[in-house]
Amino acid sequence: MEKIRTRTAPSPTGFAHVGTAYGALFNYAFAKKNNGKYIIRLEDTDVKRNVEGAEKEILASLSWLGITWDEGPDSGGPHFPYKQSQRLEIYKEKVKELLNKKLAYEDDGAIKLKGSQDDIVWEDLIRGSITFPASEVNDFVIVKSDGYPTYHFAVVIDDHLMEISHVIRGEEHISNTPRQIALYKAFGWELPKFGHFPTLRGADRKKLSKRRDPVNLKIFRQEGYLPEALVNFLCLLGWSHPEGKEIFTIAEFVDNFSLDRVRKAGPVFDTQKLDWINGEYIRKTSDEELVKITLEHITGDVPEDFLLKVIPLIKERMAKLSEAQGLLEFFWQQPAWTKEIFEDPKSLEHLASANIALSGVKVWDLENINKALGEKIVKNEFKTGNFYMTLRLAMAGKRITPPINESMVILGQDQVLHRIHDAESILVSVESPEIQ
RNA sequence: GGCGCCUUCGUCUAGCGGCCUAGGACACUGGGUUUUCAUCCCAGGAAUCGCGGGUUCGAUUCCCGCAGGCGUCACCA
Repeated sequence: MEKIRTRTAPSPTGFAHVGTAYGALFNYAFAKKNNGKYIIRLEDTDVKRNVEGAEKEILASLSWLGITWDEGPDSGGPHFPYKQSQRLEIYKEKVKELLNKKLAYEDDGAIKLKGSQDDIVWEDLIRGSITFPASEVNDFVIVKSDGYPTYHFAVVIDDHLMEISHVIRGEEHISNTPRQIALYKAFGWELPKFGHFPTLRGADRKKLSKRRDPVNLKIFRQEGYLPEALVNFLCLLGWSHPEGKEIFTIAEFVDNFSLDRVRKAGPVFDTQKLDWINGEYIRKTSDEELVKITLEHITGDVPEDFLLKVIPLIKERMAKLSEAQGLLEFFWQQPAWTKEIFEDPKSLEHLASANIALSGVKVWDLENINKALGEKIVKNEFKTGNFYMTLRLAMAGKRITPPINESMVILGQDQVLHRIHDAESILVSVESPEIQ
């Protein structure tokens, strides 16, 4: 059986894009599933558009997602170099070949390939037979007047030389394919197999745009999406697990991958489901691991072992790691209350009896706190929910918090009593107007 | 405009001629558990399968038109 080799060929013209990751995922999975090799090649022949540092960022983002490559600009390989700007000599040599065969000619400083005489047809791996009339494949530039090859020319030469067996790319390349096939034919080279997966769409159903859509992989990291979750989500766009599973690892994706389960229609990149998936992954992550990755989303000097104590309290409350800060900051920062937040007219009573109950707790643990507070609630006939809301407000200054008794255990008796006292004095001062 | 690709609940999708009075997931709504929020557990609404013709005993599934959407028409990739 022929050797399977796939590739992703990003241009270092900016940040790492979800579309790049999406395509990388399919190529990676197809290669791995079929015992093949996955290659990354940099297409940097447009000198003006190259951006400093983009190469590094793209590679870093892909490996953050857990995608690995067998050959590439950083790791090297038998077909080195993997950067088109370093392969200029190769292209020059190949142009000569076409010039000699009289299949290409010079025109205004550039070199053009003569268009196709025949209709161009190929059997697309994902879409079936696709035909373009010969009239659509006119003469086109293969070497620019600055001496650099155009995209079409460099792609074909590199894919051939790097023995790429399956060219799997986005559907926006469908109309490029006839020209590239014409090039293969001009050289007399064997055609690779082509497969065109759908492009990701924005809410407007147009292809993802830098302006309107969240497409920078770095942003996802900053927002606190786990790479495993993002990958999982991406896998679900245009592809579905044969058993209908929604949550699975990249390894499982590879095991189950096949091109015939790839849909043709372009999916809308709607991150609502990503949030759910991310939550699922957060809940599956161990506390220790979660602490490590949450740390970079916490501002302030919060020790790791402290985070380890509170992380279980918010684990099932977070969809994104970036929410940790808001959920936890009351632990290391006394809330700035205003009287308005204590809406319950019984707030003061709640606080007074909580104060008494908690002052009397000898051994400060959850069991004793529960017991002390429970007795007070019964005795004073408080409504449990209301009572705890007042307490929650006193501790955290907000209505949405981790479980409050557990939180108080961690906060410590002194701090808890201190906050109750402060909250009380705010209420007292409010309820004692000047008339007094 | 030419050429090409695509078209199932709001979104992601299953479906490859009868099992579909179209299944699942997210989101949404209602309920239960619960000290808030979540988690978890039930229940529910939600697609006349873009439209019109065929083929067939029978079409979401096959064929042909049309419409709409998207892509592409660079010395960008």
